[in-house]
Amino acid sequence: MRRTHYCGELRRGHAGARVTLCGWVHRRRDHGGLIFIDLRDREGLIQVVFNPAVDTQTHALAHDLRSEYVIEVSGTVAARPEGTVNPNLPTGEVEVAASALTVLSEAETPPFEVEGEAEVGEALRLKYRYLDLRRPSLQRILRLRHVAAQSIRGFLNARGFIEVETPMLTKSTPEGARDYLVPSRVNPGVFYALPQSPQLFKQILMVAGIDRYYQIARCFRDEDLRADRQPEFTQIDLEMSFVDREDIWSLMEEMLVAVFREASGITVATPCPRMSYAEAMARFGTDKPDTRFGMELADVGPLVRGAGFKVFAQALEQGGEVKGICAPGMAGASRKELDDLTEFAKGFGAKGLAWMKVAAEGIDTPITKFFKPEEASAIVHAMGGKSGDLLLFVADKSPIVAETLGRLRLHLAGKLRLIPEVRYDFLWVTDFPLLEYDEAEKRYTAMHHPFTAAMDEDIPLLESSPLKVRAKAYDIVLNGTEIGGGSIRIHRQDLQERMFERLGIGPEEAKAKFGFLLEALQYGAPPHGGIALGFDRLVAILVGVESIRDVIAFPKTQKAVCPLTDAPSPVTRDQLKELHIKMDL
RNA sequence: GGGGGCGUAGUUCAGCCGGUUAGAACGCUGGCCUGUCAAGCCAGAGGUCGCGGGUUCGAGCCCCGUCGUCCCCGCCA
Repeated sequence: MRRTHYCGELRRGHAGARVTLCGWVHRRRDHGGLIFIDLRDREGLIQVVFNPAVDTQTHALAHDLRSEYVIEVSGTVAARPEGTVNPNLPTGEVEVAASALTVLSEAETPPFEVEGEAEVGEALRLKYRYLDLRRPSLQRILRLRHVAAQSIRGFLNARGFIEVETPMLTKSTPEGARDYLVPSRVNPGVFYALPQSPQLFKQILMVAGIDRYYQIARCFRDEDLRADRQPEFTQIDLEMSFVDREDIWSLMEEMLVAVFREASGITVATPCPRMSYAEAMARFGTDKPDTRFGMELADVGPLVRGAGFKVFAQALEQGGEVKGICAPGMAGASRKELDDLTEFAKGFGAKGLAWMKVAAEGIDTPITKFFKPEEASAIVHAMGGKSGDLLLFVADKSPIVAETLGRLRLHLAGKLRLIPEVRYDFLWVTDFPLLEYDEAEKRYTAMHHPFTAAMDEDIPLLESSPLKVRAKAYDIVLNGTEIGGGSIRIHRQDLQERMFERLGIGPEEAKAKFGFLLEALQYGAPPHGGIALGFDRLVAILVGVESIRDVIAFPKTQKAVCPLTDAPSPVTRDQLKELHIKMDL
């Protein structure tokens, strides 16, 4: 080993020690006589002084040092002279008086400053990711990610979980996201798929009697990207046998407590609150409520039913809802602001937005003539409106009301700065519907996935009123972000077949696509359930960044391209020929 | 597939109503400088204004197209 210490670890106590350091030239301050270098390695910065009085030749060599040169420096650690201590640096009380210098690697001037704090375009950062990753902020994130992963492993290991790797080359499945396909050279014309998740394998591991499985698993989905969605991402995936939902919930709560404490020193209060899907939709208009602030949706249907306002009355007559939210202190909103909010609302399918401004002297609203004064004040009262508040209403079919007001709630809370920054609100959302109806395809689809068990008491409704069937499915939500979801699975073959039938997957197709699972369920499957947590999202929240790209070492752009490697890229004719693949572009 | 933002020096940006030679800061190069740490001072280099077309006497600026990038909708069991 060339080095004796890391740059960042030197302290006053090292004074007098002869050390050899290796690292990158972070910054050079050349005074002609004296030359100062900030030398950087992964542990931090240390000031190195090149003084001709110490070694003339070494001082002369240091003249040619440039940013990001990789060097080896030997010298003596010395307490800094009076008045030259740098309190901004952990190593600021000492410096290294260099007596020998070797340039291990010269470096081109980097395309952006590794040292600089200035925001650099992401495309450039990703192309030169190795430079970007040198920056202390990203080094910190990668290490925190590592600590979080190790914390999770330690926690699950201690509770008897076995980490099992499942195949990356697996079978394409019809449900869910688009698969990444991999051709098979030895089997012309057929394809593997990269896993969207290890779902089926972990269930089969339960049939295999593993009892408790986990994996920090890479997953692949060929869908369009977002700030929180990459084509390959990492899940904390686990499954347990002989458990109920509560077992999973309490286990996950303990695990989150451990991870947040060990990775970031954050205390998570448990047990986490639980809320049914129905309640979440009613109160927050979304299945992943951000509970860090109020502004909940208020149902004013009963109060406006009798009033003369046609828009409201019609929505109710057609089985819809009239709900509103109260935007505190926004009574001063201008015509333009209200128009903008209306446009925002229309973006989610609402036909419009009704509003009331609450003032000390009364209520200001364009729909005033439709309400008697006492009706209007009953509405204000029901919504907790105070003088200076703005009430916003949407009347429509229930899903549109929920979506519009839910989005409006988040939009306004952001604008009004109502969301506390340093707060971690966990929430279990439970009792999801088992099925949704796909209008386009005219069939039912699984809301979670086709292997999710129904609530026992709802099973009889599977054929008669499928949309009323609740699932033993749950999501864990943190600050309005879904960070994980899971369910108790179907462990009986007859029920699994019934589910496929309900989903319009015929016996033939079920056998072709999932025959191995159905067969496994015939050989003694334990009741089981599990969960998968989005590890990237979790880390992003832990370090406080918006995009999961910032917590992935080598992420892809929105077009799913890797600017560093230029993947995906063309392949040779010979490669394609060997795979029996012809292009049709 | 759709909506929106951005694209000017190595980087981050400014660039007025379309008008002469496109600027700033940082970085870079050279020089001076023995206590700096965002070192300082002096000098200098550096531009296909993403690309293509159009309008115009004249385009970084206006129009059309296109590419890249970011945000969002759709999509993501």
